[in-house]
Amino acid sequence: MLHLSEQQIIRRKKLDKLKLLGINPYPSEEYIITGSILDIKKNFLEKEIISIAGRLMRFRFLGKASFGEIKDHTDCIQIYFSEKNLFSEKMGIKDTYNIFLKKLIDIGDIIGITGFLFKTKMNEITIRAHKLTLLSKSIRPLPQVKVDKKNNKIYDAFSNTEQRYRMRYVDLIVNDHVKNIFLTRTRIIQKIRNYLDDKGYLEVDTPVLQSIPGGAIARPFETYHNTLGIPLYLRIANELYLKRLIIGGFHGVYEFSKNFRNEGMDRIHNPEFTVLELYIAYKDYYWMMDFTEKLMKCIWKEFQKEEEHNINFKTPFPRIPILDSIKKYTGFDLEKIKEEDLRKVCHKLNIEENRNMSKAKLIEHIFEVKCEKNYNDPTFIIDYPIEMSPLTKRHRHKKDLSERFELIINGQEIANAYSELNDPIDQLSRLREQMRLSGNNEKNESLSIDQDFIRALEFGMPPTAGIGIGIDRLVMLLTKKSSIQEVLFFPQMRPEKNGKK
RNA sequence: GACCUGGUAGCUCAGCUGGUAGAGCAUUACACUUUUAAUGUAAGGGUCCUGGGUUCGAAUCCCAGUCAGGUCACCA
Repeated sequence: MLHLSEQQIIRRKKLDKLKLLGINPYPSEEYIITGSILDIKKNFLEKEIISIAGRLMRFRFLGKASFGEIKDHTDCIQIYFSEKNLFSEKMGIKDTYNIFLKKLIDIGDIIGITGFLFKTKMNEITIRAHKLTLLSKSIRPLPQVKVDKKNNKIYDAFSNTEQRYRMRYVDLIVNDHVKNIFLTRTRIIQKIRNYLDDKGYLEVDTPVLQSIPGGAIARPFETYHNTLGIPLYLRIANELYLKRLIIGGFHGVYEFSKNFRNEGMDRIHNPEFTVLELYIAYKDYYWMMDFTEKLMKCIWKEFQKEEEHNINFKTPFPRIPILDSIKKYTGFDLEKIKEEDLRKVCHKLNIEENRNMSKAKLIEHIFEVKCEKNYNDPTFIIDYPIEMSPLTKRHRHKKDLSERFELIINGQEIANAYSELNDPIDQLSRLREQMRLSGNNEKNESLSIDQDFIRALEFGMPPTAGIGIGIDRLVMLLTKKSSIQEVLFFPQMRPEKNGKK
């Protein structure tokens, strides 16, 4: 049943031999280090005695001496072992080198090294090891990635996407560039958080389990609460809860919200994804555009120093009404168009349409297919048709439009924002209209319309501007990755079949 | 959901029109005291994704399934 490869069997045997020699392959004691490898390399001091711990990544034997490379969370350093100088707790000089190190330690093992620093003939900072401690035995062989340091060329990279995603831990051990993506991801989020905190906005937590999944239109994941005896849904958005907090008197709230949508998966959709939602009282969508510009510029400066992108972050970002954009790229003026004529336009543009798609939906579809890809530099697309924005205020001057913008960068939607609708009566009728469009009958109203949210609005919500920024997409943009899976530690995968590997 | 491409040793990959399964790294053994994609010699290692079919004979051809990637569709 348990099929082991030759290499796995050999490593398990080594485990037994270690135990026979009185060496615990998984010791409990704290292992004291004197610093991280990166610090040690930065502050190199000839002959300084240091102690480090990490994973053995490579090994080169040369008879009575040999070289290994150890990697910790910061960097990799070369270790020089020689027969004459190496000892371990359970073994003397010679045996430590010839038996412990040579026969029982493998690439992938986590070890501790004590020794002093020097530079080799090749001028590489190296630890001359005196003491070797096994901290954790690895019984599965690590993929051997070879790096030619002269030109930084990688050979035999661990590159199978499926294996990389399924065994992300291996991916992280072996592929430094992968680790860097996630370090960048965290730094981007920290940067945004600091930026918002500095402005005095409050980070909050709102429910992930909701009895009415509101704030967006999407198929939710369904679950069930045993004690309450009711269905619950994983949130598809947190918007309605953040607005309740604005009603409650906070002037600015935000949340890095993990949202869940039970829909298709592809290179830009994962069932769970992260959106930064931010709501600020007494502002409108014009203010939010200015704010977004500054925030994005600040992040861009921090994370794109190399200027490798061909994206120009010159402010102010252009602000283009969606209908103007469509006019520019298709030649059709849709401002006062009737639904029938709009369908004809779709045919002329070779765009699929069906009866289930509303007028607003068709307009949006045309934009996505014909226009979106043309905006490489950051651009605000503004003033969307009112029907497709049920939570947005009607435009103060343009009757059938709403005060909404999307930020497009590199042909992709990065953010979606609007002047929040705060008229409770209008809100209820818009949600009903939305419900009708999506084919639900009125009997289901109590199941699909969040009446408590309407009640909250009835108490009065200040005029508010809100924005959602797709964090995964933003990280993709800043790390130049074309799939969302590359910026998520553990992207959703189909389960592996009966114990393959 | 549709179509295209792929799944062979721990990893990266060859394997032609069907004829005993290959390489490099890794592993094991030996040699080697400043190497760095270390080197040299030798050895071991395979459910060729799964299940059917065609055939004297299938990693290879056909069908179905499965997993991944890509393109499209769906998705505020």
